[in-house]
Amino acid sequence: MKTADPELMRAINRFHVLDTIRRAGAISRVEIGEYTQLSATTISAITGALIEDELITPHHEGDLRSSGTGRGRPRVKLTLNAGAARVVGAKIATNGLAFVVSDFEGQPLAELKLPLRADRLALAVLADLVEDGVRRCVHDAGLTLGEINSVALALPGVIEHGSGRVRSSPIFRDTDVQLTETIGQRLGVPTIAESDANAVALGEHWFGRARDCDDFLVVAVENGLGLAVMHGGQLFRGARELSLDLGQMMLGGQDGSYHRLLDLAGDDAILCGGQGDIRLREAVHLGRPMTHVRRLIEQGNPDLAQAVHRAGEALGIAIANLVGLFAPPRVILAGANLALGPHLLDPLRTSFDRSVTPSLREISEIIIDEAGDELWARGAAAVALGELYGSPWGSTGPALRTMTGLARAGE
Amino acid sequence: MKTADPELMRAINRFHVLDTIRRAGAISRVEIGEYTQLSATTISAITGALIEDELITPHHEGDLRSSGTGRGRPRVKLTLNAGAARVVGAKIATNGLAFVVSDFEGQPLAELKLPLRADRLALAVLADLVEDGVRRCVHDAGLTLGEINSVALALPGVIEHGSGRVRSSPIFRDTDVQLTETIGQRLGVPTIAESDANAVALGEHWFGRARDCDDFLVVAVENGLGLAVMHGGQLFRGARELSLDLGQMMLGGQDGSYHRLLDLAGDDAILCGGQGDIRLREAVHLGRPMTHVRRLIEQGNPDLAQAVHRAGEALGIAIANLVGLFAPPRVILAGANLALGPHLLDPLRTSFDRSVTPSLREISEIIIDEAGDELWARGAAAVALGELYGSPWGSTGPALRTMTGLARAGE
DNA sequence: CATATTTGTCCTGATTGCGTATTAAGTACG
DNA sequence: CGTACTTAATACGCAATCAGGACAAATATG
Repeated sequence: MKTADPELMRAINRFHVLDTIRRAGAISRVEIGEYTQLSATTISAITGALIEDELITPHHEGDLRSSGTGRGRPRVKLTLNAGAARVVGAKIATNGLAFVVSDFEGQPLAELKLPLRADRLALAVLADLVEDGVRRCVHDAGLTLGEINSVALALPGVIEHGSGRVRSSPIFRDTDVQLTETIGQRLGVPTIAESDANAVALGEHWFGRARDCDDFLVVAVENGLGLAVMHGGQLFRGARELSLDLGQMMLGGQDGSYHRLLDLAGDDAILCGGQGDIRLREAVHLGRPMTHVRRLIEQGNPDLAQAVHRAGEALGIAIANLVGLFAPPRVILAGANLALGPHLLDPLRTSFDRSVTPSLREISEIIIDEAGDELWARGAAAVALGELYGSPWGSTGPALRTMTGLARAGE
Repeated sequence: MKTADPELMRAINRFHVLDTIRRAGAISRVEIGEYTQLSATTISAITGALIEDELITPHHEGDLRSSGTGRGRPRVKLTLNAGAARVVGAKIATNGLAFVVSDFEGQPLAELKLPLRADRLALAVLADLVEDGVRRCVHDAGLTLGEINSVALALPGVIEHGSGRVRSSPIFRDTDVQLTETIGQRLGVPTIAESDANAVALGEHWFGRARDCDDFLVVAVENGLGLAVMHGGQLFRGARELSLDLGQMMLGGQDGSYHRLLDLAGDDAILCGGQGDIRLREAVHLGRPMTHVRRLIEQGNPDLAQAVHRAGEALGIAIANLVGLFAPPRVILAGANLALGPHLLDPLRTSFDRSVTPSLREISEIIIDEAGDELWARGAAAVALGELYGSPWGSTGPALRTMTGLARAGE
């Protein structure tokens, strides 16, 4: 149980103010007050401290002469100081790695994609790859590792956010991998881990299709089936800070036939229908199997068509189940497997409509987001920034100290 | 977004202290400090205020001469002042109503059961029944309605806790029923609504099988299939303060056969196997159908046996799905349908074991709790008390004011 | 140029929490 | 039986928070 003290109170309000500025881009103190319901004097104190720490910057320039009403003292807009910190977000997937170096606002400074097959690796191998990618991407941004405040890794599977342990993941051959410790040591930069679904959820919330929405679900459909629950603007994490996993959901009827969702809608389930095709195996190796599957389907491959159809149906049911559980206003589908297009989505929608409780069908809108790996990596970067912002709920306590330390260093 | 001010801080700490005292029964200030990590002086201030408000009572009697070490000034135990408030908890189910009048500690002062068939009623009819039951139970406790601080109603279905609206429920013929408004008006007492699953979850947490556990799931198996998620000691409520519902979960395989869990494991699904039996219909009418179903099965009724077997299997899968999603350390099964005994539970366990992810099988323990309606009603009372305790997270803001008002009145 | 108007800051007051010193209330021992 | 010791609870001082009101700043308008 969390106990409240003045420090926590300040952390909460400071976070709210910072988050409001981030969302708005450029905003005056009074407007912050309108959003946060904090008193003008409190805003002034907090923004003063933030300016002092060089996390935000005032713009009293005559940028906006025509400030609407025009009467009175013009409002001084505040913006995040983009240079206050730099983080790296990395998306680790079986079909490749994606990196983003991003500034304090979350804007990308450099991006890097390494398409390669990262399947069931040993920890050391992946650590090498990730280390190399991070270093290269940081270099591309014209920075050095010493200027990076934090690194966040997003990968599929069951991730323990607090400790940085990877319980299980299609990425690793082993279970219970101490990921952040290993990579953090190599880089010499604080490193955190997060499930890819949670990362993309934060990405959608900061930059994507959920900027206006604090309650939504994200279903990540690619190597493994991830789930993220955003609830009141915060990621819902399981009992032990565990990320949620959808792949283990069982769909199966009375006749003794049970099937895990992963076995119906996972990559393997889809691909096994086209094992004979050599070029498909090539495409798998190149990390873009689903676009090729789509082509094969459109060329009339019945096995693949059926497998994808089944996958779509199963996903539709699973999503309907989630909607029945959480009644979220929005459900966002993301992931490489959306490249299957209508072959996956049409049966998905059909079975969703058939499965969902009628009263919830209108409440929850389903959004397909074919955003690429960049958004995921940016989401990972947002995870890192969120900790840096001093999120009072983020279980990792030291983040705040990290930031103040950072601010001190800036003085 | 919630903004932090000193008032909230105090509310949080006050709640923690109060809750710690409730859990411990009798506890000294230092021990409270050990549990809550609050400083001794803060504890003293808060307990001072609580004593002032007559919510707790110090016991400097020589009750415990033999206080172990014995050295030094003896600790003064603090206990809840049982008479500080009285609430009514009501469980509304299709097979009957159950009421509890409880004191500030949650101990029952009077109980009342009204076994009757409350199926698809009109609001006015149910309101009459509930009003009557509350009045009678309050009378049995030697109290008058004016001495009741709050009433909490627990019923199956999808309940909007904040507004007290019942979105849908097997109790009501209509949807979107304004329950608390109606009953609150009749009684002239603040009234809140909660899903039965949430109520029994709180009951388990306060009095039952989860007193030592802040993260667990409750699956309520009786008229409708309810779900409660306790997370970090708080009930997880859906996007719009909606309660979770399990009955809509779809289980269905590839062959185009889809079945809602409710259609496999709900009351109707089980009972339709024995429609021919007159005495069963009688038992249904009497509100105890499942004990009779069990008897019929043990007398060799194959239809019912198969229906119950199917229900158990389906529930096992559903619970495995939940475990896969939330990875809770504990899952508690509760509800009248547990009276089916091994006929339901054996297939349930079998299919759970088969369906759950192997790595989670040892992490989550499943507990069968055959506690009766009393626990549910007491859980509802606990819901009311929780609001009265000034739960800072309880979305219903006025509760705290209610309590201070109450305390003032006591002066 | 003076006035009106709005913004942002400074000052005071109330409340909170924590840390240290002090009082209170017992036991242990000579 | 009285003194020393030990622990519990409280009183006081300090720092930090937020809220409300007065005041300074900066611009538009007459």
